[in-house]
Amino acid sequence: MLQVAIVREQTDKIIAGLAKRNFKDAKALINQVLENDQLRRDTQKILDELKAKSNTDSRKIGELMKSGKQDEAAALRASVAADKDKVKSLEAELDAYEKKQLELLYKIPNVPHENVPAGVGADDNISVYQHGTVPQLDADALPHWELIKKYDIIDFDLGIKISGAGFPVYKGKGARLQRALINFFLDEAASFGYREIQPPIVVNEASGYGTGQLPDKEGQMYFVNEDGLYLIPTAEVPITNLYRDVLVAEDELPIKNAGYTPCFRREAGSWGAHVRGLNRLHQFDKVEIVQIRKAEESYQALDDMCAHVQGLLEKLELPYRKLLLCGGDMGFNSAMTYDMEVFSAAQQRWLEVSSVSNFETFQANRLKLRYKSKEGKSQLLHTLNGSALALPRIVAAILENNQTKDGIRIPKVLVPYTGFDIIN
RNA sequence: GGAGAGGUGGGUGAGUGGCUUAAACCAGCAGUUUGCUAAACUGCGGUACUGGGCAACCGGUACCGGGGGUUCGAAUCCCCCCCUCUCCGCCA
Repeated sequence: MLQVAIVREQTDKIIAGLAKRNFKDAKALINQVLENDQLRRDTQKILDELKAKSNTDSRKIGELMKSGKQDEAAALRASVAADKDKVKSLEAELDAYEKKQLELLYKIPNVPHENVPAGVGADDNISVYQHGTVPQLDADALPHWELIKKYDIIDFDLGIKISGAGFPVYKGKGARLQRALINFFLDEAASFGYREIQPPIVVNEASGYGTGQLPDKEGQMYFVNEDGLYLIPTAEVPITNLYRDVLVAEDELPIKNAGYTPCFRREAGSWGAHVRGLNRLHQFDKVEIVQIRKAEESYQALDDMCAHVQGLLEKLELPYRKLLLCGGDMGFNSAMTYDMEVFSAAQQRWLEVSSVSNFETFQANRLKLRYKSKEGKSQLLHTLNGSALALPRIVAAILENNQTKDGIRIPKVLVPYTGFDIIN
């Protein structure tokens, strides 16, 4: 959520920035915010003055009664009682303006960083780096949804039986490979200085608002109606919300947390050839890295997080490319996002396996996540997160890219974790 | 799920309608003293919104778990909710 004071002070810059997202309502919405803000402040001024008067009058009543001037006290009491009606209606007015302000601000996405290119969709993203060579597979190479059947390691039909489409059952070496990847990713995160967190995988409404899944994206999350809890779509939600309403001391920074969780997504979108197999699921596993940083360090942190993720992909011997997302393809909350895509050789497609974002103060403003500087001023922090990594498409690429006549070769770095070097 | 007790500032904790502008202590910051450290002494206090001012700064309002209510006036009284603790029940 943008800060209203910044909307007020940097109106043109914000409108220009939002234009890069192809966000068409920007100017109208911003103008509504400004108009409402002016009304809100005018109302508050009048209300505060009236309350100040009531407060002094009330104190005076106490003094008059103490000194026995009952008549004067009674007269003043009547006058304050009259003011009270005005206070009530002004309070209702102010409340309405405040609600309206939130409602408007919730509709406005984050302002892209100046280096983010304008654009409307995936075609406008910029490939900033590419690594590795695309393997040349035999003509009879199989896509991963065939390989998993051939080697009996992941079972979609069993998942359908016990849960539904999009809930795969991992079996034998397939399950072991999942556990190996999770442990590998967590160990790597630890070596990059992240503290490991095991958070709850259901969260309350306040947490959903804190990281921006609510109010607009509730359709994306599974909801436990009985208890008012949401299944997390990503560990970002609980791990970032650890710091909701927190004023951190400067010497606690930077904060680096990482955690493995299953992730749940309802994904109302279409199902077809491009989402076959492991490409899109309702439940999947992911290790998430989250950093909380001072403003002046957050873009260095973003680069560090990308380097971490790229290192993982290189160790897994997967060809990948790094995209700087254009304004129109970035998430609502993000000021700058890099996507990492691995090449899945049998599908002949790039698959997004990680998204690394700097949200600047957009989440922190909702979270009320600040730090107190040595000068004693409290300032909003920057939040960042990235997948490091999401498993299913990594598994898809490993299966497809590493298939041989003898079976599927496990990347060397994973062998200590799997305990086997081939799936056959 | 049932019964009882609680929720006050960074921490401990006092506070049964106006004397609270939330005591006191601890921690913190600044200063004095000091060869250094420690101690002692003095002073300062949080957050959000907001008014005036280029600014330093000077004001206002709100905030004692959350929301409502009573009252001229609420940390204090009433109602609803959330959470914590103790005991019971259930249970990996």
